[in-house]
Amino acid sequence: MLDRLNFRMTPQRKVILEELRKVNTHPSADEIYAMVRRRLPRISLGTVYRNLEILAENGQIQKLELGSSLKRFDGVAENHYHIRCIRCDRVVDAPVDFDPALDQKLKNISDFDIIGHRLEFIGICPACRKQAPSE
Amino acid sequence: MLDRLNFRMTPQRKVILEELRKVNTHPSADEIYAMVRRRLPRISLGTVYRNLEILAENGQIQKLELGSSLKRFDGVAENHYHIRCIRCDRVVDAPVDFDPALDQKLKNISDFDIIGHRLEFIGICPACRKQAPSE
DNA sequence: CTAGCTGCAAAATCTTTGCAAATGC
DNA sequence: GCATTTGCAAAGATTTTGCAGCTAG
Repeated sequence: MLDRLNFRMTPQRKVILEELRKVNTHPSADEIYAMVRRRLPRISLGTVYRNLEILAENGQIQKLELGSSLKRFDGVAENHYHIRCIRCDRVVDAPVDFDPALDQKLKNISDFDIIGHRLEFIGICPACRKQAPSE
Repeated sequence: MLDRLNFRMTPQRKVILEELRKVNTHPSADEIYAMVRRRLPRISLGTVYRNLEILAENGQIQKLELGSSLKRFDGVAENHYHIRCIRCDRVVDAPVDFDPALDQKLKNISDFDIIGHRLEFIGICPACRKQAPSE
């Protein structure tokens, strides 16, 4: 994932980045829109979406829900992990054991009651690797 | 999260569950709709959504994209983990170190090229716990 | 019986996109 | 100067919901 070549720092993009770095609440696009609008009343939601996409692509911010926007379902109810192909978005089960001990790590240092965790590996599947090995 | 009291096993629900357990492709709601429709041509998309929701609530299947349906953004680009409150959907950073060694576990046993991973803890935040300590 | 479920269709929610004008670099 | 970006508005995609009739238990 290479950086954009001509990455222009517009006021809109700058404010979005600044506002996002001010908080630790992991806001949604719409919440970011509201925050930014206090400083740039004429900005549009579309611009916010476009910039979040670009900033994430550039590694300056993170998108928390990865993959496509649609939910996926798994017929196996037991706890297990997944691997998602970053190219085709296919999801397969990860061949590693579920580790319940992970939750313990947080039990005493977080003020949340920890119920469980979800782990997703990100990678490139054999089919996609074959299509474009490098790049 | 308690189980439904009167959980009725309708043909639709049964077929959805069967079809989902047949595959290991982690289909989206729409793909499940297509699969189920081969056996129940008159089923509606709405029924599929409703049943997936209920089955997941009952622990018979898993929803992979947890939390709300909207994407969330993080101003911190470095790798780190999150905790999500299952009640209010708030997301905070998890006070544990990122563990790059996790990826290694898969390096030789998976046919994917592993690029990274994403870990999200699920819990109940202090504010929500206060509101409804038990239940 | 009757609470729970269904199909249908409309609505709601979230995100992307086409376009002409504006603007960083 | 010109490729990129913007605001606006419309379209797309996904999910939820109201309702009247149906049905499993």
